[in-house]
Amino acid sequence: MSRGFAEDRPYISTLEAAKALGVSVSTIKRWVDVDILPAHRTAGGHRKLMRSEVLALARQGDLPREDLARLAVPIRKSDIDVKAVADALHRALLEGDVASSRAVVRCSYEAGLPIETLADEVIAPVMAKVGHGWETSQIDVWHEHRGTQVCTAALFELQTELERRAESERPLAIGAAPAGDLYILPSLLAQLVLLDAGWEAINLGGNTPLESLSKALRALRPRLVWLTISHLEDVEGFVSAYRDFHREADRQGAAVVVGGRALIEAVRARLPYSSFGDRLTHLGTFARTLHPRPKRPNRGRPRKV
Amino acid sequence: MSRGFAEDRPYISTLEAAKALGVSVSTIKRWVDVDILPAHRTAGGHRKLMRSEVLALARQGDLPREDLARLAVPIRKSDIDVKAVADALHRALLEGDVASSRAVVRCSYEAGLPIETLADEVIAPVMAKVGHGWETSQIDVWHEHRGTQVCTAALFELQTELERRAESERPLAIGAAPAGDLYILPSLLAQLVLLDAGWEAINLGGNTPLESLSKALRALRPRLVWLTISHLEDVEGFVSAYRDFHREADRQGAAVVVGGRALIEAVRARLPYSSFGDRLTHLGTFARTLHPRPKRPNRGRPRKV
DNA sequence: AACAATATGGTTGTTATGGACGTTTTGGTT
DNA sequence: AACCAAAACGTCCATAACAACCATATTGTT
Repeated sequence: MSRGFAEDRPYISTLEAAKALGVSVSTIKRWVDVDILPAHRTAGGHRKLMRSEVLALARQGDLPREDLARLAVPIRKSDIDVKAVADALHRALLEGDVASSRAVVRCSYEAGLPIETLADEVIAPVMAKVGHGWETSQIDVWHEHRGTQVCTAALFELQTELERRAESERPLAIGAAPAGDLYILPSLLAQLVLLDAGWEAINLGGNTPLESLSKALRALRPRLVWLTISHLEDVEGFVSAYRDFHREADRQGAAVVVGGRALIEAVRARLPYSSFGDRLTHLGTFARTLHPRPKRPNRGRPRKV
Repeated sequence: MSRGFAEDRPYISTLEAAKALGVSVSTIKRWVDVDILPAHRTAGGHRKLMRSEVLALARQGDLPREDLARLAVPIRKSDIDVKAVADALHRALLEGDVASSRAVVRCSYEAGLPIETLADEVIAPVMAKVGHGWETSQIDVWHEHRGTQVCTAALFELQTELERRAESERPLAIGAAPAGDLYILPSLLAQLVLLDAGWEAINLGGNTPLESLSKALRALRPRLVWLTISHLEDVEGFVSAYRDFHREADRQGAAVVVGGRALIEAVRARLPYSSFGDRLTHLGTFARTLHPRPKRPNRGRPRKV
């Protein structure tokens, strides 16, 4: 049974958007007219706003954000307690509760939690805890595997939602985890962050040789490449392959962003890159710098040019 | 673009158009009546809109497009051409066309293609072709990685759909791919088949040690365990670990189904199991034997979803 | 602190939209 | 060929979205 999920009605009216963002209908209409909010028109002239676009605006701007819960399934209150979300997800993942895990991820996103925060403050620590519990054998490997599966499913659901908003003119980013690195969540999260920042993001997944990534670079000519490194088997091999890869990226004019918990200082010092971030928040801000979204609502008199 | 798959049905109904354009059926009817949308009429007066016309208008004008993917591929059970589906998917995967790939998978399922068939006749051969193209270097590894990602996303979308229909009293099945096997699609497909057959199915994913699977067995007490084996590094180690695992499953009264392309005759001869299948159709029929679903009286026109 | 510039939010009359209704067509099954 | 339920039809109408306008709130500059 689907309870009023976004899938049922991707489009909302100006009134709904107004209520969700805590501004008047007139304002919403004006924002649409000056391209702050993208919208389609019906043949009769009614504006149709995409729900996810409104949420995206709310997430990045400092808007009143009156009642985002109206747009989505409310958690409890409109204030999101990151710690509580993490706890809820941890519990759901350990119990293998697919429905709850999905709901936690989806609801916190829809309630306005930025994907970067979701990744850095919720998913990363929770998965670390699950992994740690396995190492200290309080729980078993299969718990961790089940948790990863459930988490992956939840994130792919988000991916679907984010890709629905595809605009026409998006810059391209591609990324992966290098050969020998089998963790799939970090690169998937990076993809989600970039999609949310208005990019077209192609994730090649784990265990991708850097030589292959270079070829993809030549074929697709992206403006940004990300590399999430959670596990390094052969540091020397990686560093040498990376140098070739970075030269290629440089030649193509693509920015390179690297990150991941296996990228310790000793290794990082030997690599050239455009930006490093041990947290996806960095990737998000970097991506938004490179490709700022069109406009943001102003208040009062605009600055002089 | 999915040619040879959508072109057989050039006409759509008002409801389909309404869903695709994100407006109500009443509105579509009115638009046709005032010549905003061109349409033909059946003898009985039903409007038939040409798919391409609606698409063209939606793109050229500013009409909302709720889900153009829906327009891409509505088909009927009777005329699903498995070959055409496979071709469409192959093309979409090679091009990295996320939307089309998703649409092909979702629509063939919705049109009534059994998941087993989708797995055996569409996804397996297509992914084999993509993999083969890589080995013969007509395409590169990154093509194959991108294809796998896109395919995974499409399948997780199906998973969501299947779990939404979950009944309450379902027997439990768990499964995985063994240690060293990093292919994730086969086990995911097996999970989907079991979900479709009315089971609660937990997929532990690739690279799961059999010892861990045994522990999961003891903790969850499923009625069925599946094991998809696409790659075997250490045959001897696997066989010996498997024997322990099978003994445990036997003790718990769980049926064991094994399959996968790495399970060649020489290896299989040394393993005890409840059922073997190199195709997921076998898993499906076996699961339905173990847990027959109440047969629905099929009267009148079936729902088209 | 006063001013200018502009964003906001409420009005107006007008009209597109979408749900409800009972009826008819349709297409698959027996 | 008869049957049947899903789906489309036409009609009606309350709701809500539109454009245009104006008073007020908010903000940067003088």
